This record gives sequence, structure tokens and C-alpha cells, in this order.
Amino acid sequence: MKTAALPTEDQIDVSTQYIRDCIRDAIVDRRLAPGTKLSEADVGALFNVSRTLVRGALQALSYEGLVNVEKNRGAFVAYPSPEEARQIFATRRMIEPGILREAAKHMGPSHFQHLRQLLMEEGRLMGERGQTARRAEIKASGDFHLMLASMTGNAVMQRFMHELVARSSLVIALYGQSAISSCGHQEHQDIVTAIERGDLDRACHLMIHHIDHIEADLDMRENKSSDLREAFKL
Amino acid sequence: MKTAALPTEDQIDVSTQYIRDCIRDAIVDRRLAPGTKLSEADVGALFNVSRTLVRGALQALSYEGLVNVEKNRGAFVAYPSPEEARQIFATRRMIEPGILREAAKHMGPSHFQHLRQLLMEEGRLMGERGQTARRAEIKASGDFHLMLASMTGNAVMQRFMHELVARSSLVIALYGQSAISSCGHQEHQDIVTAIERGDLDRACHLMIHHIDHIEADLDMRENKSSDLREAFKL
DNA sequence: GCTTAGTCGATCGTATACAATTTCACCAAA
DNA sequence: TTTGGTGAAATTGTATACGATCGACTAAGC
Repeated sequence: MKTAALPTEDQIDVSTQYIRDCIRDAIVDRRLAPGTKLSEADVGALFNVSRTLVRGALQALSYEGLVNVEKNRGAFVAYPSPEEARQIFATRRMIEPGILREAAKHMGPSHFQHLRQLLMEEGRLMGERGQTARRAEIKASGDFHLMLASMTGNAVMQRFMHELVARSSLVIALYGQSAISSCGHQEHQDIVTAIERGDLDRACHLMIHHIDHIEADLDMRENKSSDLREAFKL
Repeated sequence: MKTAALPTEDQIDVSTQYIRDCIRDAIVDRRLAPGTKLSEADVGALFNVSRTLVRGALQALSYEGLVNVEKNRGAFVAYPSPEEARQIFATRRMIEPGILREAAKHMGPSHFQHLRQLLMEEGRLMGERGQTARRAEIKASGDFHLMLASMTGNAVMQRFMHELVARSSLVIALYGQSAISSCGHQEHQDIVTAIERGDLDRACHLMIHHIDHIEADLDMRENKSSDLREAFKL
């Protein structure tokens, strides 16, 4: 609920940071389709700022992998290739077990309560229908992994996971099949249960398979038009 | 050896990317001390470009954690706190075992040869004396971990490791004690040997202890002057 | 003498201006 | 109908301009 201050938007201090967050949210929420051109002038007009600030925001997003900046052509919402998608999930398989073990070291009863609460919210959203609910569900699903990362108390790792989750959301939005990805909810619960029991090996095992399942539920056959450009450019 | 084109510097296309790389190299090589102010005007004058490009470079470096940008005060070479340093190494412990296992899947004889070659170079540098050799040694030590990451064939992970190694170098430059950190060379060799034998569990174990040793050889008592500013600011 | 207010210089934040490049529409020729 | 070329319009790349903020120094007051 970050977009709370719409009515007085032009009075708010609209900094690069704010623009970046807005665009990122829009991309992750799928309100901006992959491949969409983000014209500096247009975005600037939207926020009532000059191109200078917009450029900064777009460059930052480019660094996060959510936007591709092509020289002399402009910025576009990232259109991750299947290979890129595979790398993102492969990276998650490499690091999330580590996160799990580290987080477990720092977890107390209150942490488990927070996790359970998040899972309940997630389950509630799963029951609902409609675009909005689906978006919220994808977001909640990512928040689970993000919350685990935050429990490591490690800001560096948190940033990495933040980026990975955002890019995963983009990939799921692109290649995800209708409703199947929801089955991850039960897996989240199983993971928490395993941690709670102190069975970290099992928790890690479940986590890896969970990521496998997310990836398996994607249909990453070669894409639409936009790929031709990438195939021959540069 | 990236700074090969000094004589004709003003004719080169000095883009944001180039400036960023130069500054990063200077930081990692310890030619720029932590805490050093990077004035936009000064850097711009140095490269004969406007502040616009410099700002872009500094913001990118800030995202990498090598530079701190303080609002209305300017950019400074990062001065990692002990806590930050701990998080960097903790992150490496969380992800490098994963890298190891993934890299091992893709490694053939030629890969081992490359690794051995790097290790020989590392050993050679260890024998030499002088600042230059020490810098090269720290760099070579990082390159070992970077090479392992590159063998995963995963660009996302490679970028993460690149950032972690750069920041580690900064930390070592700051808190490292004279010659002790060199003992890691033998550990690198042991890790390669373990991978070669297919004993990944042992390789991971060695890797974690290796990172432990690097961290243990630091003297992270509370720092010099520059920290006072951070202590009271914000 | 120490504290506090006020001014000045330096540096950053943002907007704007101009140059360079790409895109696209239009038209002519095959 | 398609292909190829030309020029204007749009868009990005970079530099510069100007207002805002911070830090240091000076000076006045306690």
C-alpha cells in the first residue's frame, strides 16, 4: 500500500527514489507489460519532473534487471528471455537454502507468528477471484521469501533477494500459466513447519523443490515478436 | 589490466560506464582510500566530462555498495562498518556453497586447468614483495571466487559475486592485517582438489571455513575518525 | 572566553538547452 | 505491391544554468 498519497501528488517530494519505486511496483504488479517503452519525457510528464530524475530512476531499475536501457533507443520494461528466467530461478536455488539455515538461527516464536500470519493472508487471497486478487497473491507469495530473507538480519542478502523476487514476479507474469502457481501456498506452510520442527535439511529440500515447482509451472516456449530484435541487435 | 589507454585518454569515449569502472578499480585496488570524498566537479574535471556523467557513475557505485552518497553532502568511498563487513561475509557463506555445487556440475578438465593456472599465478604473487604485489594478490584471491561463479554459467549469480568480492576487497583493505590473509592460497588449492575428487560436501565445508578464516584475520575494532560522523549523523 | 547568530563560499539537486541519433512517414522507382 | 531513400519529428546523450543546502568562518552578545 505504497501509493497512498494520490490526491496531493504534485506537492509531494517526488524524488528519483519515489519514481523508481512507483515504476518497480507497476512492473512487478504487471500494470506495465514487459517490453513497454518507458519514454523519459512521458514518465517525466506523469510525475511532473524533468528527464533528469527519470533517467536516474530508469538507470537504477536497469541495474536491478527490471528495465533494459538500450543506447539511443530508450528504456523498456524488461522482457526476460527463457534463459534469463532459468538463471534467476537457478540463483534462487543456490541461495535460498542458505537463507533458510541462517534465518532459522535467528528465529523466535514471534517470527513464526509473523510467518503464519503472512501465510493466512496468502491463503485468503488464494480463495478470491479477479486480477487484483491474483496480483496480490503473487506479491504475497514473494513476500514470504522476502520475509525469510529479512529474518537473517542481513541487509546485503535482503537486497539480493529483493531483486530476485522482483524479477521472478516479472517472469511469472510473463510465462506463468493461469492458476497453477497457487499450489505453492501449501509448500510455504510445509517449509515453515519443517523449520519449526528444527528439521532444516527437510526445509531446504522442500524449498528447492518449491522453486522447482514454480519454474516448472512456467511455459517458456520461445516468445513473441520482441525477441527478434534482441536476437539480431548487438 | 583495464587501464591500458592512458596516453590518449581525452580522445576516448568516456562514458558513465567507463568512469564507473575506473573508480571501482581504484577503490578495489585501494588507490582510493575509504572515506575519500568524490566531488562531482573534481571527478568530472579529471575525466573531462560534465557532472551529469559523473553523477550517473557515482549512483551506480552507490548501488554496488562501494560508494556512499549522502544527500546534499556528496559521495564518499565506502567505509564499511564492522557490522556491514560481517554481513558481507555472512552472505558469502550463504551463497558460495551453492555456487560450488552448481559450478561442479558444469566443470570439465579445461575448467580445472584454468583454476590451477589461476592458483599458480596466485602463488607466484604471494612470494613477491611490495604494495603492487599485495594488491595483485588480493585481486587474484578474489578472482578465484569469481571464476568459480563464472563456471555456473549464471550471469545473475556472477553479478552478485562480483559485488561481494569487490566489497570484500574493500573490507580487507580497511581491516586486514598485514600479511596474514595470504594463507588462503592453500585453502583455494584444497577446495579445487576436493571438487576434482567429487567430494562436494568437503569442498563446501572447506569453502565455509575459508571464508571464516578471511573474516577472522580482520581486526574490526571500532574505527578511525570517519566513523564518528556516521555515529552521530542520522 | 565561550556561545550563538549570520554571512559567504562551495557543493549538490533539478531543470533546461543543445547536439546527436533514431524513427517514421512520405514518395519515387522497380 | 514492394523496396529504397530522404527529410522532418521525436527521443536520447551530454552539458550547462540556477536555485537550494550545507559547512565554515566571522562577529556580536552573554
